[in-house]
Amino acid sequence: MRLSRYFLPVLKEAPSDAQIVSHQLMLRAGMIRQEAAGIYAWLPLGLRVLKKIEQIVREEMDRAGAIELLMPTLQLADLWRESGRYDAYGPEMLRITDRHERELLYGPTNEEMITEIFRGSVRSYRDLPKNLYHVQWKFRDETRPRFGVMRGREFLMKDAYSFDLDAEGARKAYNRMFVAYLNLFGRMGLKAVPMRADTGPIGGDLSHEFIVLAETGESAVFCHKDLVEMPAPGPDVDWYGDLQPLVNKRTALYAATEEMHDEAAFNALPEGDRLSARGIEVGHIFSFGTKYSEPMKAVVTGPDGKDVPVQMGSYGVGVSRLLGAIIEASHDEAGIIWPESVAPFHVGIVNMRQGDAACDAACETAYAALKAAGKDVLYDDTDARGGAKFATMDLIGLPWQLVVGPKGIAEGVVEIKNRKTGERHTASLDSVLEGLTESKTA
RNA sequence: CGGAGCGUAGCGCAGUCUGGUAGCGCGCCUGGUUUGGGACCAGGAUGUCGCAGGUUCAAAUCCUGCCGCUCCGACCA
Repeated sequence: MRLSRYFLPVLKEAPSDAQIVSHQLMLRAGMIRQEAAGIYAWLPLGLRVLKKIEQIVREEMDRAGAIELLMPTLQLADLWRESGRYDAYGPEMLRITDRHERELLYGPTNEEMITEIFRGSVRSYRDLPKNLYHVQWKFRDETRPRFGVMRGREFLMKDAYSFDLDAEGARKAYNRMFVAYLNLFGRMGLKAVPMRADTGPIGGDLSHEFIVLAETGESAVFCHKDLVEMPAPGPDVDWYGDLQPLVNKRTALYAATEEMHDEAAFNALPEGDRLSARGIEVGHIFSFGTKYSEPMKAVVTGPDGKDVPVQMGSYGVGVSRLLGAIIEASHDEAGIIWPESVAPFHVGIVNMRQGDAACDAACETAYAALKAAGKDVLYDDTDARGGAKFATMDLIGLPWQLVVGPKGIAEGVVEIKNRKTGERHTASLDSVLEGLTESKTA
């Protein structure tokens, strides 16, 4: 993408409404624009990152055996009356009436609808297990939206729903999501710690929140410090085998959110192992048995010929919130530092002297070569000064900056800078391009 | 929803107390000089001062109502 043709409205100063660094940086980097309290338009740069995150989530869901579909944002009130949640959910649910005076709601979550879809098509235990998910916009009419996309009213969520014949199957489904979540957050460069959590209005008795530690986190959390650095299991696990040991390795160590915190158990840890911090909830998984399948009559015929309500679980990832969480975890004074896996562009080309024939030619060569190699590249072909160009590149946090200037060109070299480490090297354009096109696209 | 605060140019702000017809920095436009980490000079454009009433000769400024946004708390992916 040529910057001169792109839409990247960067700001030098942060709007005063933005309080936390991720919100400020998203506004300054031209990623989002606020339209109302807790409601944001996604500008081109922000949308690129959103889609990359969404895609990682999708790939890890698919790997763990979940199947994607797409449910609508609007739902009929009657569906929620079946589970009893239409009245129970309260004012956080945005209720709408159509021209026929039919009561609708803008979905805050989809347990009812997926249960309705499931019961309409599945009759036999032979069709189990199943895990269906979608990535869709949700609306929760928060009393107090804040911190930009971290607590918006409209937000993008991945929600998966598992269906099993019995408790043992449900536990396996839960474990698959547990491991998938470790992997998916790991791929985004996040250290997300699973913690015992309250189940809230979703219900059920088994639940973990995945928490990214950050000073600006909304919840107080307590855990064993070893959990923070524990690496993700990776993709090569036996998804339909026994994942319990992998899960146990994490759940054996103390980790709880404020609501589930057990001061005595925490204090039993050696003092050096205790970590008391603040965290951002980026995922939440639940196993809730027959809470929905029973009242909504989602039953399958078991091997014994008798109908039983299916065992269910639900698994959410706050996709739009992850942008904020990643920035909170990865930035410096100059701006965002994107992990390569979610960066909006892999490399930015900085033409120090737009209009200089040699510089322009070298940049065009680099631009074409990188695009041909399948790299997302942002070419700053504007006539802004070098300093301003560097500031923009640093702000939007691209992993690599390829600097082409007249001094270097005269000596036959260009500069390549790593945003994260700040390291700069000069080398011939060819060898720099070779390095960039070979480098891993995590 | 309880408490607090803020709405003036694209962004950051001053002006409001003490009423006199709107300003600063950045950004933007034009021309020129520049050019290796947010340049300089000269010129220029941009506002229903959140909205609606009221008081007054006169309202960004005072009064009333409404709307929007933010922060603390309670609640939540």
